Amino acid sequence: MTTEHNDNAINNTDSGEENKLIAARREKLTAIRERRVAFPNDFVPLADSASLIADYDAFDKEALEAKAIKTSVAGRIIRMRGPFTVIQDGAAQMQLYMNNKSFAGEQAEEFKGLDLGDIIGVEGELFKTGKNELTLRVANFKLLTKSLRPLPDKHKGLTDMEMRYRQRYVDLIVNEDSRRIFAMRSKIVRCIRDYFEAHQFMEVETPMMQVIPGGATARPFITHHNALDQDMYLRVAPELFLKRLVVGGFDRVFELNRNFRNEGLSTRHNPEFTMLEFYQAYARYTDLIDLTEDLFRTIAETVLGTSIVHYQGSEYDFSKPFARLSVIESIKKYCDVQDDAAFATKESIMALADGFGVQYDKSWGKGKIMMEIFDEKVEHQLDQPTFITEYPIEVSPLARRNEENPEITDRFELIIGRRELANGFSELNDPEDQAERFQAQVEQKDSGDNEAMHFDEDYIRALEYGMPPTAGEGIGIDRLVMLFTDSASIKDVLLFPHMRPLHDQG
RNA sequence: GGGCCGUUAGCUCAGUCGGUAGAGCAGUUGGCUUUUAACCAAUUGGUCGUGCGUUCGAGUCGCACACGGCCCA
Repeated sequence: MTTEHNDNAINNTDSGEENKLIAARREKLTAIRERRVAFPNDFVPLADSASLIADYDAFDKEALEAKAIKTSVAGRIIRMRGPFTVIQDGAAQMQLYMNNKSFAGEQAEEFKGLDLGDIIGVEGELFKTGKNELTLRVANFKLLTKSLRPLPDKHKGLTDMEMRYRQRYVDLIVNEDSRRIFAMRSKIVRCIRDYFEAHQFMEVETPMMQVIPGGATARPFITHHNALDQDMYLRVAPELFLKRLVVGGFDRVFELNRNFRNEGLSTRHNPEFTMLEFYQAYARYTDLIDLTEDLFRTIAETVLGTSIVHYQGSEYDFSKPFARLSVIESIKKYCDVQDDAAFATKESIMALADGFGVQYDKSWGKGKIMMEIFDEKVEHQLDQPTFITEYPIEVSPLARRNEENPEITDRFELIIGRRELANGFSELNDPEDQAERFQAQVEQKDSGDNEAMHFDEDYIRALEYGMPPTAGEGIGIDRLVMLFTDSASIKDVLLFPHMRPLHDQG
């Protein structure tokens, strides 16, 4: 069942009177059906707009005339003015010259019936107009696909955000900016794959449907396998499977794929989102900090051609080292706390939270309360790229314990533009410590925290075979794409963001 | 979850104090035909998001709901 925003008359015939614009186009289609194959698939263009522009736009009118270039192209009609028709194909547009004197018989008849949105194939000769625009003088044309629905306003495009998200295909037809963002997303993803391949990482795919969801503290989606009569979870992270692979001997692996978390929607959250995770044996979290700086610089230079990134009014220079602060240092700096004693005990941290009006549960440990202060009072102040380090062990159930200070882990997060972009750490490879941490998570789950982790016995067994010292990291690809495309909402970088369904009226 | 804003023609938007619903684009008909948001003339097109209420009368006022946007949690 499909319903549409403000359907009104744009519905199908079964719900009443069809929109007259659609009805008129449908009549044209019916007339075509009576004459010939209405949706032919035998037209193969010799060229596309982008290549024609690249090859011939540099020639002046006389030079082009002398070359007498005959070619053919195909695309969607997006503008018609006088004898000029503009078609759009792939990445570019081409102007065509044709009018009702250009054709005879059936072709002339079909030419008169052309509408904006129709997809046509044409052949003819290239020339330059009086205004020096590269144009194809059409000798033959063929309507390949009749478009039944009218396109949005040819100048303003589709501006209603809801319609742009729900009917992305229309958004992509008429809004070049939208096409640009998704083309850039594709480039970024390819750049990341190239980067990791070049650094001897192997790309792998691990289960998205899991019996025990793990690897992150988040609420999972539940689904059901009928033949096995077994509930399964959509993964919240691939982490535990990727580390099993490191146990198995794949020393450098990465996965670039979807995670699913059962939480609210916002400009920063979609229930399914794309995550990069990578693991490198015999590396420490500090190596990944260096790698991350290098990766961000590489992406910027590859897809933007510069290390300078502009995002929502801020400017970041990815050629410079990023700031590094521990959690405690960041609270001291951004919340104006001088006294180290404020972080010494649970009581002193509770007093600090009270002083800032930060809500917490008294059953929480000092580390979790401290992170609550960070999340509410510090993170939204971190605009320039900053690595935050020394996360409390309590909120880092999979990270390696720091050797000097058993209360913290060898972990970092990267914050840019007040958003968490990456999270990495030296991995916990002590199976006995890991079993205790899982147990602590189970206790949190039993006391009502539905984001807490399950106990994964098989993962413990894997660690018992021995995982080499390893560092691992996750990078949120949607947020990364937002950053590089200057997009304010995650929906702007998701081709089909999740939207609440619309209901039929009456 | 809370606050604010929005929802009117296919699209983009006006709509005054509550008094018969408007424009541009698109469409249709004709003209023009090397234009650049092409132009000229004529013309079609509406369950004003949904429901209930107030009123002689609701696009407009009130309540509820749906969907979306922004901000906050």
